[in-house]
Amino acid sequence: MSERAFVGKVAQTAGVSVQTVRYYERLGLLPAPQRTDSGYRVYGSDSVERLRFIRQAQIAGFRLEEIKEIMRMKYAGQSPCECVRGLLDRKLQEVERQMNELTRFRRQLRETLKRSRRLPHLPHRASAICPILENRPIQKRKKRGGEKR
Amino acid sequence: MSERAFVGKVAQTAGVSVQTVRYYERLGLLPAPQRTDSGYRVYGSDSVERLRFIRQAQIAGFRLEEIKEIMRMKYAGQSPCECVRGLLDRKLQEVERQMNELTRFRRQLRETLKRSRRLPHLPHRASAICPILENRPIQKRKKRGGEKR
DNA sequence: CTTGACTCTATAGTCAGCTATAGGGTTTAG
DNA sequence: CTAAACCCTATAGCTGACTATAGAGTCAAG
Repeated sequence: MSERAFVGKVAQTAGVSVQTVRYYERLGLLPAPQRTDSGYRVYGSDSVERLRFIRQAQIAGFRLEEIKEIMRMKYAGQSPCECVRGLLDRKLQEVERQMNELTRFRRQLRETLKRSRRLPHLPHRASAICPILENRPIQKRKKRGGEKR
Repeated sequence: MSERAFVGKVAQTAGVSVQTVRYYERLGLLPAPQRTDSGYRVYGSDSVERLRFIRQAQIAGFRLEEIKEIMRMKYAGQSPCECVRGLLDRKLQEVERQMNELTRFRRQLRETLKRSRRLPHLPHRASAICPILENRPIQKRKKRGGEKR
């Protein structure tokens, strides 16, 4: 049906904004499409597929740069699946780690609340902001750099 | 020991940068400290505790605005624990949802790879970029707005 | 009394993934 | 033929959590 659609149509069909389509093109996620004489972008239906693919990959937690890499491999004739698998495994580990962290927090929170019901008006030390978030071993966060040291 | 430390010392002890400490102050996460005659910030050891608290809360997935709110409640004399619990529960649900999504992806990925080992050189249709990420029901992503539409 | 390490403010830049705006040109329905 | 609805580029702004830079003042040691 809709071969040779303009950007608005493609965007609407794929469920993204027009600016997003053009933005993806600038980033190299979509190939530069054909143009009419007046400069309008003309797309085939594969563009919609590509946009949907991008959205699926985003939902899976990939960043646009990673998605671009997956697509690049496709065009280099390689199967991107090995690449995807590696990225996916790392992503999953990250999210699992965050979930463990949160679950641990929640458990501590519930215990503290239970304790506070047994000993009302006692659990908040003057210095404590929130005993659930405090009283925990200190952990590192990414890299840090000082201004001059 | 180290009552009345300057910003560099406090930052180092808490494991953040000097700019970060001042940034938190601007955001209202840290109270404006005393100053020397020459304008140097002078901190007590509770500032280090606050900074550590902020980091703990960040690891748990809270944004600085939420952390500020938790602290605000503390100074309004209320227990922030109820607030924390609500935020924590929402956060946990988000992360759980993302994990389910990723786990589903991983399962599909493994099945596709297994299939591709049974039928080598067949699984990649010409149009497919990656069969693992494609062939999935379409899902929504946040809110979208067009330019004029 | 100078040197170097520290401090101050203010402003700009980074990353990611967009969204919004300005200032135009084109296409199409009535 | 005009007006709406679309398209174009270029640029700026947004959010969040910083980081970097410029230009200047302060403090302690040698």
